Amino acid sequence: MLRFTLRQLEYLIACIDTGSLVGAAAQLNVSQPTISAAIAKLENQLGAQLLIRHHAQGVVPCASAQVHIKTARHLLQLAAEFQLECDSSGSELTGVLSLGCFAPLAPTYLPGLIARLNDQYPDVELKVFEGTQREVAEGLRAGTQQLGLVYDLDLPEGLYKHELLSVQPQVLLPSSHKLAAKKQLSLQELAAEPMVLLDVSPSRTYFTGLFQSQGFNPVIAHRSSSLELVRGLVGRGLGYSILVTRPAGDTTYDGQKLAIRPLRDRVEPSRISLCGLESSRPGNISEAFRRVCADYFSQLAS
Amino acid sequence: MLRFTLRQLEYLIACIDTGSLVGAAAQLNVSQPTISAAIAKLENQLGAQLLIRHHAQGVVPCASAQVHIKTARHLLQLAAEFQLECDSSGSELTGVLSLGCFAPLAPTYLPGLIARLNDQYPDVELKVFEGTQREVAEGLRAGTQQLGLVYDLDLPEGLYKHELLSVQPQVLLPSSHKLAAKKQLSLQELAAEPMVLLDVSPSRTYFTGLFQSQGFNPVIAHRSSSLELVRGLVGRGLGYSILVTRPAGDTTYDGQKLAIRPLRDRVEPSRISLCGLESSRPGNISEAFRRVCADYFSQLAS
DNA sequence: GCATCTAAATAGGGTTAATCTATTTAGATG
DNA sequence: CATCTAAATAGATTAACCCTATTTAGATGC
Repeated sequence: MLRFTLRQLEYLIACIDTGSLVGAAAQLNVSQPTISAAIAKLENQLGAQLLIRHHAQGVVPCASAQVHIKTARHLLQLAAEFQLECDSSGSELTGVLSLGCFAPLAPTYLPGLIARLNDQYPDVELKVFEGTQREVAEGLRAGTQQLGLVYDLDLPEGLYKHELLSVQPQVLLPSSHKLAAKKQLSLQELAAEPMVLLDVSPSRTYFTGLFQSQGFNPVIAHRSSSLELVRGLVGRGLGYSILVTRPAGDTTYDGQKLAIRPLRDRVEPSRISLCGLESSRPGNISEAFRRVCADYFSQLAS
Repeated sequence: MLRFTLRQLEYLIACIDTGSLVGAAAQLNVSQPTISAAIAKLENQLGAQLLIRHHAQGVVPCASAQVHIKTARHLLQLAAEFQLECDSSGSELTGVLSLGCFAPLAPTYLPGLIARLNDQYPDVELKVFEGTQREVAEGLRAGTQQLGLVYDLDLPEGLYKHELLSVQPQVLLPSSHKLAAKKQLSLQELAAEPMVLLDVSPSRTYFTGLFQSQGFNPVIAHRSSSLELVRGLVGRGLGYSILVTRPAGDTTYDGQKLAIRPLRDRVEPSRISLCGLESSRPGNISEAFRRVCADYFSQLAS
């Protein structure tokens, strides 16, 4: 149990610096008896004399207290720094932002976002954690991350969301596929074909849900949790796929050409959102990052 | 103006360490609403959210507060150290003792005192300041020193004194002096002889006062503020002197033999005292040093 | 799905502590 | 010796702190 307060130390140091209780009182905008009582109490609580009172000529620190006074100064300085740190994190845009990101979104969007952030807010350090939607949501709840960049799908309660981009799913075909000749493709045309499913939550249920909402059931020929593997399998003619993430370039890692076609059906788009805890008021850094995201994605959409 | 208290930080850290307000309350022996209110107030005062509340599963620190929490821990640790420092300086005998010493007393008495102190209280560091009686007294008032080793002569008001040793003045003669043959000497015999005066305050007035109290006036042939120079001048036959400090050995720095004789007259002895400020309650270290002094000087007297 | 459990928030009241103004004490100074 | 300066004290007011009792709300088990 601590037997002193920072306020008391402030008073003490002011007394020593000004050389009198009156001076300290003036400096700190309190009355002289306030100082007198506070110092007396501090001396009692610590069980040591701190000041020598010279009636008409102020006070001086007593020899045995010199070492305590030194530590008290350190303590007050650290306290001031703590205060400053809290203040500046409220006003200036300096500090660390921890961002959780649904892993498949990261390679496509984060490089551009980070570049923008560094440009506009060079003093903000971004710490990125990549994981599943579930992991991101848990990170938010655990306080590990302040914001999450996710699809607005299967998110738990208690999160606020800022929609950033609405993406229509697209069909991937090997360029040699018979349907590749068409400009648009319908779910009906695809339903009987072998499909390569991106098998990660929540994408899995989203893609299969597209068919089910139209009364079809896709034929899953292959599953993979890796976007690049899915593209590779499609490139090698093992089936078509439906994806929302579209990397620049239509070539797979092993050099095959892909044909990418829009869906004819009007389906529910995937929504990329920035989310955070409802119970956690976003700070200035979070707000800054939200603006950067909004700018960046609105530019992507146009 | 600091907008937080150490108590609040204690509560905060306890919440984080125990993971719940209830746990913190139990740990710190206060009620749960006390913690709740204190944290809420702290968050308001600092303008930042610190904890994420999960209704039935306690709290976690929020990401943006991680850095603040780190500093808060430092602050609390330093505060605990400060407290410990104050506590131990009250009980254990560890620390620094600043001693003012009337310079002529130093070479005779301090070596033995310091050796004893080191022996009995090895963790007490002694800082010695040598100066005039006046300087020592001012050092006490200024808080530079805690104790003073002085003659109880011409001391200002406001000091308490512990008498350590009562010393009779002694007559110094060149060994070849005509009076050196006598076992004792009276002031009357000396009054007409040339005198070498140790000319430092308060010794000066003490020595001349010895004669004046008997109705004589000494013939001052030489003056010096240095004890060794006085002894040297006497050794070379330039006069007698009266001193209270008697170094071991009756040879001057330049090799002359001195004769040292007691005074026949009953005069006021010089009293060596340990003094301190009346307004300043002596600490444990001061008390320890006083005991060491009492032991040492009582041994000298016997 | 409903009851139970856990933990945080809120309400209301009582006690302590901090601060104020006014006055007194006491050493320093001319 | 009167005056000045600064600390200490007295007494009253206010704010802060902490308590018990209760409510809210999410999590968990049957």
